[in-house]
Amino acid sequence: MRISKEKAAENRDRILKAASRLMRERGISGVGVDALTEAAGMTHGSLYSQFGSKERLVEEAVADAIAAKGRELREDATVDDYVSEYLSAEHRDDPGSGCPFAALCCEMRQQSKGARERFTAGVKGMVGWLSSRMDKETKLKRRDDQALATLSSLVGALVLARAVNDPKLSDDILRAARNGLGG
Amino acid sequence: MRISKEKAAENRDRILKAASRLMRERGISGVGVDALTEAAGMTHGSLYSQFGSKERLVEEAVADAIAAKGRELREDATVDDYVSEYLSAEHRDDPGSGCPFAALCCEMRQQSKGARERFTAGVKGMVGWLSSRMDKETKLKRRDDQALATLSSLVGALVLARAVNDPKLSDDILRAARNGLGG
DNA sequence: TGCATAAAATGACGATCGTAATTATAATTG
DNA sequence: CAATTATAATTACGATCGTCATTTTATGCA
Repeated sequence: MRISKEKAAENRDRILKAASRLMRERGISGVGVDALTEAAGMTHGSLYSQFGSKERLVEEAVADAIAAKGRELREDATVDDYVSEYLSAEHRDDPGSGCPFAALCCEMRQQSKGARERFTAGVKGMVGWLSSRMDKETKLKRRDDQALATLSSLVGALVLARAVNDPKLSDDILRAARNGLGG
Repeated sequence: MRISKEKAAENRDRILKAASRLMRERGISGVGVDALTEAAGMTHGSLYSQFGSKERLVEEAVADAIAAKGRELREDATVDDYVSEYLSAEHRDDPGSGCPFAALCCEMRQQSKGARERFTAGVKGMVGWLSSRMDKETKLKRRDDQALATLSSLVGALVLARAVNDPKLSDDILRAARNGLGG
C-alpha cells in the first residue's frame, strides 16, 4: 500500500512520538517494534519503511526527546526553579514525558554510536544551560563543574526515587537532594 | 537427567553469579535466559529447574549482587574513601562487578515487587552505612539526608559518566562530582 | 540390593522479536 | 489522462525469547 505524502509524514511522527514516550516509560530494550507501531495505530512492519531499523528509530527518538525537553526550558528560569521542578513528585511519577537523561542513561552504554552521540550532545547542552545560570562571580571552569555536579545529583536522585518501592523513602530522596542543592 | 545434590547447588550458584554480572553489564531486559545459562555452561531450560522463572532469578540476582557488594565495604573506611573508589575510572569501566544500584536503578520500576523490595532494602542499608560515617556533630535526621544526597550524587555521576560517549566529558563528570562531595 | 520417588537438565513448544519480500497506491512524467 | 515509477504499509519469515513436558539419574526406603 501507499498513502499520501503528508499522511506518511504524520504517521512517521506518530511513531517517533510514541517511541519517545514508550522508551522512557519501559526502557529501550523493554519495548518492541510491535508496541511502538501499535501505539501509532499501525502494524509493526511500518517501522521498517520509515526508519529502516529499530536502531535508527532509537537514535531519532533519543534526539527528539532531548530536543523537545530542551524547548521546554524557560530562558528566564533559575537553577533553583529547575531543581524544584526536576525533583518534584510529578516529574518522578511521569517518566514518559520526563527527563530523557534520567530515563535512558543506564541503557545508553549498549546503544549505537549515533544514539550515544546524540545523548552526549544533549548532556553538553544541558550542562551549558545550567552553567550559564551559575553564580557569575565564580570562574568559568568552576561553573561548568558545578553544573556537572548539579546534573549528576538531579539524575541520581530521580532514578533512585523512581527505583525504590517505599513511597516515604522515595520522597525523602527527592527532598534530601533538593536540600543538598540549596533549593 | 539428574545430577548430584552438590553439583546442582554449584550449578545454581553459577547461574546466579552469571546473572548478577550479566544483568549489570547488559541490563535485565537486555540479557535472555539463553545467555544466562550458557554463561554457566548449561542449556537455557535449566534456569527453570533452579529458579522457576526469570522473574525469580532477577529477584535473587538483585539481592545477591547487593549483598556481595555490601560485604566489600570496609568497616574502617570513611565516606571520602568510598567516594574516591566509587567515582573512579575503574568502577566506571567495570559495571559487571560494580554498584548494583547504578547498574539496575533505571530498570527497577518495571520489575517484580520482590525485586524492588530487595533493591529498596539495599538502598536503605547503604544509606545507613553512609549516615553512620557522617560528621557526628550534625543531628541524626540531617545525617540521613546527607547520606541520601551523597548516594544520589554518586549514582547519578556514575550512570552519566557511563552513558556519554566523550571520554573527556566522562572524566569531567566523575571529577566534578568528587569535588562536589568534597573528596 | 532392588524398587519407588524426587529432582535437575534436556529438548520441544508457543509467543514475540526484528527484518525483508510483497502489495497496493500516491506521485511523476510523457 | 494513461503508463510508469517510487514509496509506504501489509504480510510472511527466520531468529530468539521465556516456559513447560519429557527424560534421565541421584536419592530414599524396604
